[in-house]
Amino acid sequence: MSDTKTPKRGRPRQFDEEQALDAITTLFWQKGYSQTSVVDLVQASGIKKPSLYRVLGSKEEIFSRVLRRYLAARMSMFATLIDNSGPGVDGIHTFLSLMRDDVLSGTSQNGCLLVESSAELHGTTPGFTNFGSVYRSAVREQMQVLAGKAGGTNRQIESRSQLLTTWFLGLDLTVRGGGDEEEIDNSIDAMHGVVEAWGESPVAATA
Amino acid sequence: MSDTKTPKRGRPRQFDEEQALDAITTLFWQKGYSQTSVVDLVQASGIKKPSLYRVLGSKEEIFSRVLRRYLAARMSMFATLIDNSGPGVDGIHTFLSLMRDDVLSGTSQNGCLLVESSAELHGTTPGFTNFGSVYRSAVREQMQVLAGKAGGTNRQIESRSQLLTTWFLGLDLTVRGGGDEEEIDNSIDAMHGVVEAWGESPVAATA
DNA sequence: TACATTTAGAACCGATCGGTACTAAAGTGC
DNA sequence: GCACTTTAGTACCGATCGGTTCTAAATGTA
Repeated sequence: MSDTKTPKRGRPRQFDEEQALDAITTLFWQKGYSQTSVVDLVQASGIKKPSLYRVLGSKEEIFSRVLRRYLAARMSMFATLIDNSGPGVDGIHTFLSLMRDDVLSGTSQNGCLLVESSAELHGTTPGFTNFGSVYRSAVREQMQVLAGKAGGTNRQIESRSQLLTTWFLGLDLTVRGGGDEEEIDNSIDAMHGVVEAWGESPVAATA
Repeated sequence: MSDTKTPKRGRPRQFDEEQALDAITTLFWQKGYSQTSVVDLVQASGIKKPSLYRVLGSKEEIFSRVLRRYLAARMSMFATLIDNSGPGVDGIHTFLSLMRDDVLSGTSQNGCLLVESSAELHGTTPGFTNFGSVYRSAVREQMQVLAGKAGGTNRQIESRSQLLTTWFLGLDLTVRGGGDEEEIDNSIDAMHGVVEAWGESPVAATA
């Protein structure tokens, strides 16, 4: 957990740690935690079992690390999408379009790893229990920024970001569950419809 | 798969099949498919392993049966809720309230079994791959009835029911992922806010 | 060259996995 | 009573599970 850096003496490591974690992430992403065996990890990463345990820890520790890494990467991607989508209600529509491309692209084909893990493992393995709520909080934070683009009162922004959050989780579940392009487009179009109304009557309500 | 009924001769069965399936359902619901072992099923159902296999089939067959049973029960519950919620936009609000009670009640504490299974198993075990889309279709069908209460054009109803569907899946994922009462209330309140707008301007649009 | 250090890799561990044979028990029909 | 049928339950199967031990190889330092 601490000696993951290159040492000064001894036989040099023959694998790249981050690269191995990428391969392992992909595997967990496809098969889930329970259905992925340590032997699978060995084959995917190219690291033999004892080295895997020494450098990356147990299966549970590896998965925990993978989830944290994944969360950071996903949120960064999310933030970039929001940044690139421009201001105003139009910006929200643009975001939805950008997100559609991402969801339909190869990398997100398996849906969200955290959604899968949250659904699969909540309440079973101590230590994995909180990842779901951590992920939802992170998404909600981003959605607050997004919803803020449409203006409105704080209460409106709060309510809209919550709607976006729950909706987004449902979309991710749809993707994970094998939803086809039409189904995904319908979901996103439905949200486009809701967002349109956010542009109307930008009057500041007091109550 | 065919001889599940009481025979005329032989030693009488000492367990109730439906009752056993109920216990098994609860178990899969809590722990998911992969994390539930056949030994767990034996303990929960009280049926010894050979009888379990003879009467209910393999773990995979049992789970498949459990999912079908669960789907039917859940959709029936859903329909009842919609029936009991009355007409109009008010009916949709009422439905959301009824659903809130159900989601926060003990029986739904683990979220939706089909959501969990869909997230956990899609793409891994052949035979479980389609349950996700079957569930989403079933939910959408119900949501069309629900959205219909607000009137509007066919396109509006279609879009609104799709929104309700995706949102509902997200809510279910939130519940499964350990969302607390506040988080769930926020999600439902956000949808209340959207539904309010469905009551305004009941003008039939032509395009 | 000798040595300390770190890694690679084959072999191995007990436990548990899903699934079965086999035998005893408990009924019905004759 | 006896034959037949169906179930219950013990014991067992090979395979795989996550995790470790132990030795050889490869480096820097002295």
